[in-house]
Amino acid sequence: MTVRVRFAPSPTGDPHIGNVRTVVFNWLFARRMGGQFILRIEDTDRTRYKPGSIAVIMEGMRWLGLDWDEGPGLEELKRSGVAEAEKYAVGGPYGPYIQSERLALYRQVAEELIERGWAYRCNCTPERLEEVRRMQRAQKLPVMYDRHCRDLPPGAVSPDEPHVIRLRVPLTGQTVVHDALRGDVVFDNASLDDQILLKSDGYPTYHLAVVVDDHYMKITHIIRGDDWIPSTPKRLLIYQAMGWEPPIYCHVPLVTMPGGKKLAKRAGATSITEFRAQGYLPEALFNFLALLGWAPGEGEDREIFSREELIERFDLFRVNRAPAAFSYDKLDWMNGVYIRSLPPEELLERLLPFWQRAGLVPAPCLEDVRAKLARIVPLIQERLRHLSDVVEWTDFFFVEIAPPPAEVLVVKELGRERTLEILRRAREVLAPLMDFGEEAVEQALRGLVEELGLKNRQVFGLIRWATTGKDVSPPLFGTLSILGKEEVLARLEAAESSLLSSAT
RNA sequence: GCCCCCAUCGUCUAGCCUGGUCAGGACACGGGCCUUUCAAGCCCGCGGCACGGGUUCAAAUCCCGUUGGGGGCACCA
Repeated sequence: MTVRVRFAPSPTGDPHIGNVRTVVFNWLFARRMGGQFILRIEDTDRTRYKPGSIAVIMEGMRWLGLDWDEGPGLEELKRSGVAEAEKYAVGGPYGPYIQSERLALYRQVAEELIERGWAYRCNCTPERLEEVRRMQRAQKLPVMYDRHCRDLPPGAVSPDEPHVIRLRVPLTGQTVVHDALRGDVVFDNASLDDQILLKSDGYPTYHLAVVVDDHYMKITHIIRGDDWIPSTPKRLLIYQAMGWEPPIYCHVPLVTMPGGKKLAKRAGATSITEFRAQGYLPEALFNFLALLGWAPGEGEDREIFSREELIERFDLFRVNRAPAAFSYDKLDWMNGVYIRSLPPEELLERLLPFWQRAGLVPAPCLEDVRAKLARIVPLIQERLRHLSDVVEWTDFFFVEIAPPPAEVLVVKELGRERTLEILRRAREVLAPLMDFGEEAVEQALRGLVEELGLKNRQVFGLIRWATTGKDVSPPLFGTLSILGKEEVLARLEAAESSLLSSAT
């Protein structure tokens, strides 16, 4: 039997990172088992539909390296108004893969359920339902449909009037969810609601559409967040009613915010798009997500794994049953590890969009600028935790800096006069250099330190402030060499003037 | 309110199924080395089996309860 799993997002926005972690598990399981990973769009809620989000979801998955074997084809994507549909169209033998393209199928199954006695029409108004719920809450009773229309004589609700179709849940007995991770979870049917299957607008609800699609798309394993456990028995009843074989369920734990609270739009990135914009590498995020709630197990204390190594090792049934808190600290560390492991020329390519977006480097990047960037990259590579950090590490290479104020320039234990002397001597020592390479600059400045009988920190710290406008910078000699003699001398002189003018 | 899930350092986890190795690793944190700043790297340290009962010669590991955390109860997914 070929494993077939799916990711079925609703196009209501950018999927948050907890969902993405579940997608990673699905994808890894499919790849490990040599099966298929299917993308299906669940757009049955017309009120929450956000145009454009289908493309956002697909772009995010592509970026993370989560390729799908079957998914929406060109025509259906175009009908849904997806820009650049050609880029994302995949298609497959069980389409269409967008639910709004499959409405006839759901209606047909809903009608069949009525014929089989497993569903009924209901014309209760939303107002009446709200009133029922209000009463139930007031009496501290379970909140569910009071089954007003369940036992009406056949034909009491005409197929032609506005109505919904509800599942006729057995009043007695139990429904057991066999979960691959948690074992059997038993539900009393009496506690199950007569779920709406088909809405009055003719669209199916999630509960019906998902069962119908999973069945016809021959999905074998449902891997999803454990917030779905309580709704699973209702689906099982539909499978039972239709005489279909249910898939294997595997409910994986949710991902929470660092505080243990539900993932919400708070501090830090929560969606793929945001992680990408903040300078995380897809391979680092993928590695991190795979290890959030799962670990290779005994005898393995590595944490950095390539995509292939993760596929080789992934074991769905070892996934932790407890929820996992997302740790930006650990992700940042891992991102740094990946950044450091990149060949410098590769890192340059990935950094380019960040430099360009900050306006430090022109978009059509000329060769001489590229050469400069190639010299800068090795200096900052091991200092970056996010690609976006490159902006504050290197902006002074590309833009004029304001001469630092006297408060930061003056070397405290030496005083203003000595500080001025150091700046002047530094220029005198650097000016005659024909070769302004890193070694030459280093030799000259170390000589200066010795000549003045000062500490490295005192001289180099001052020059750093004067030439970069910061107290933290890339290594000084390489930095000065890249800035170039002319610029360095100019900035040293500007610092001197700043000091002189501020004194009086 | 009703239903469901979960429980090892602050966080992610190994160990649990097949009871018996000082409960192992990583991130973070503290200290040190290196050092022109910041990083990176190396070394050291801090820190955990939620609690209470059983079962057993022996319990993180098996059973029950308590507490705590999370989730679900829509013409949303």
